[in-house]
Amino acid sequence: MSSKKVRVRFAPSPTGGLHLGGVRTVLFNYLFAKKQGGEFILRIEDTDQTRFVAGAEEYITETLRWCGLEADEGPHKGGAYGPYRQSERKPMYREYAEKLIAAGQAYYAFDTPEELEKMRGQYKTAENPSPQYGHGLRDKMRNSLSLSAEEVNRLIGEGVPYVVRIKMPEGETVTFNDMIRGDVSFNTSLVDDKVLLKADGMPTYHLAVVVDDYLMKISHAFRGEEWLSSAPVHVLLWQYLFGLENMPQWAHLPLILGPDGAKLSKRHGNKYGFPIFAMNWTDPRTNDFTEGFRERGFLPQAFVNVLALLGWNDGTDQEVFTMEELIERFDLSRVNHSGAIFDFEKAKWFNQEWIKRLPAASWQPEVKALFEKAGITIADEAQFTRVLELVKDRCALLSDFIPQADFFFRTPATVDVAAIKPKWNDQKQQFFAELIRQYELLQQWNHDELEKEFKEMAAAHQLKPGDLMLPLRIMLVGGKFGPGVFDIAAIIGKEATIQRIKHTLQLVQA
RNA sequence: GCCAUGUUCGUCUAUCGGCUAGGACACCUCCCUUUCACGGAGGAGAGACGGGUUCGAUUCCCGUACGUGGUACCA
Repeated sequence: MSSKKVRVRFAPSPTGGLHLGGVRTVLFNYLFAKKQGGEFILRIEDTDQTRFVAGAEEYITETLRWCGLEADEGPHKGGAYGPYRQSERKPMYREYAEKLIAAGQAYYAFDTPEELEKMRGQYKTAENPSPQYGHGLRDKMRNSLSLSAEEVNRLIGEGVPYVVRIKMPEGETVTFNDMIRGDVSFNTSLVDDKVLLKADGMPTYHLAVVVDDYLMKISHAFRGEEWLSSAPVHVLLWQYLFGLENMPQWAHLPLILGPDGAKLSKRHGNKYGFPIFAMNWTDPRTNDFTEGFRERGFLPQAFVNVLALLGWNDGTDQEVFTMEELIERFDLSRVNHSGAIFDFEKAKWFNQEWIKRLPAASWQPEVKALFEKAGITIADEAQFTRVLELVKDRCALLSDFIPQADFFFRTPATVDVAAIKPKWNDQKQQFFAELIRQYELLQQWNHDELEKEFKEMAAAHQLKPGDLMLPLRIMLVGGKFGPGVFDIAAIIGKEATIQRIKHTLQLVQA
C-alpha cells in the first residue's frame, strides 16, 4: 500500500457552478498529491442524466485552471485510465453489479418509484420518519429476494425495469480508518440497501465511485464529510469486489459552513451578499445567476489561500502562503475535524494582502479590463502601473481600483464641495487663484516642484499649508481620500490639475 | 426518530497533560500620515455542561446538552 503511487481524484457532478467547498476539496487533493509527487485526476460524475447541465463541465475545468489546480488526467486532456466521464463508462459497471448478485451480495428490485413512495408512507411513524429499504422491509418489496426465481426471470424477460440493490448484511460492524477522523464504525443493520445500478442502466454514485477508484488506481480518496454516512456501503463494495487491501485511504473533509452554521450553499451568498462560487455562473435552465469570487475581484492566489486556511493550518502563525509553500507544508494530520464558518471579511483581507504582495503587473490586465468596462481607456500602460502601485494599499478587491483611481483618468463626477465650504474664505480664494497662475508658469511638473511652489505660496499668503491641502485634494480627487496630493497632480498633469482647481473654485463660489 | 460526526474569543485557529489559554480577521483607543489607507503600539473578547483519570486537565475517558451531516433509482 505505502509503496503505491499516489493518485487522487476530484469527482464532481456537473450540475452547476463549483462552490467554495468543492474547490477546497480540489485544493486538498492537489496539495496532497503534489507533495507526494503523485497524480491528480479529474473525473466527471455525470451518472444522473436528469441533472445534466450544459456548460457545467467546462466551468469546472476553467475554475481549476484559474485556481492553478489543473488535473494531470481528465476529460479535457485524457490519460491512461479514461474515459473520465462516467456517462462514457456506462458499460463498465453492470458486470460488477452482476458479480455481486451472483455472489448473493446484491439483488434485483422491481419496485417502481410509486411503490417506494407508498412503502415509505405506509411504514413511516413518529419514531421512524424515514423507513429504510433494508433487511427489515426488503421481504415485503418486489425483488429477487422476495420473489421466486421464475418470477424474477419472467419480469426481466418481459423487460420490466429494475434496479440492483446491495444486500446489506445484518448485525455486522464495518470499520475503516479515516485519515482525518481515525477509526469510524457502522452497524450494517442500520444502513439501507442502497441502489447500485439504476433502472436506466447507469450506476449510482455508490457503485461508480468504487469501480472507478479501483479502475483508475486511486490511492487516496478525499471527499466532504457529507459522504461519511455512506462510507460503509463503499467499504463493503470494496470488500466484495476488489479486496479491502486495495481500497484507497479515505479522508472525509470537514464542511465549510455559512454564517448560520449550516452547510454553505447558494442561499447563503444571496442572503449575506458574498460570492459562493469560484466564478460567475448562470444556470442555463433557470437563468439563475450566482456570483463568483473571480468576478467579485479576487486574485486566484488569495482565493486558494483562503480555502487552504479553512480547516487547515501549518501550526505556525503564518497565514499567507504561496501555492509552493502550501504544497510543501500541507499535512493531512493538521486538517481540522470540525466544520468552519466562512468569513467573507477575512477573505477580503487575504485578497488585500495578495494585492499588496504581488507586483501590479500580475493583476494589471484584469484591472485594466475593469477600467475599460467602466468607460476609461488606458493609453499609457507604464503610467497605469504607476497609478496602481500608488493606490493598491487601499484596495481589498480588484474592483476597488475603480473608485480609488478613476480620478487619475477622468474628472471626478462629483466634488465634495460641502467639505470645503465651511472653512472657505477670501484668502483661500485668492490663494488658489494665484496658485493657478503660478502652476501655469511652472517649468518642472513633478511632485517636488509642485509641493515647493505650493508651500512657498502658502507662506507668502500667510496661510497654513494644512488648511489648503485638503481643499486641493478635494479639487483633484473629488473627496477626502487617495494618495499624496502632489503625486496625483504630478500624474494627471498641468492641464487637468489647473482645470480641476478652476472648476471647483466656481462651485465653491456658487 | 435513527446513525455518524463535531464543540477554544463574534469568526478562522494555536495548544498534542503544566496556561498568566497564543495569533489572525472584525471591533475600540492611540501613534504615524496636513486626506483615506498602509504600517506601528495598546484594549476588549474563548475552553458547552456534569462526572471521572491524574500531583495537575482546554488537552485523556464517560455521560448530557447543543450544532452539523446523512437517512433518494442526487451527487
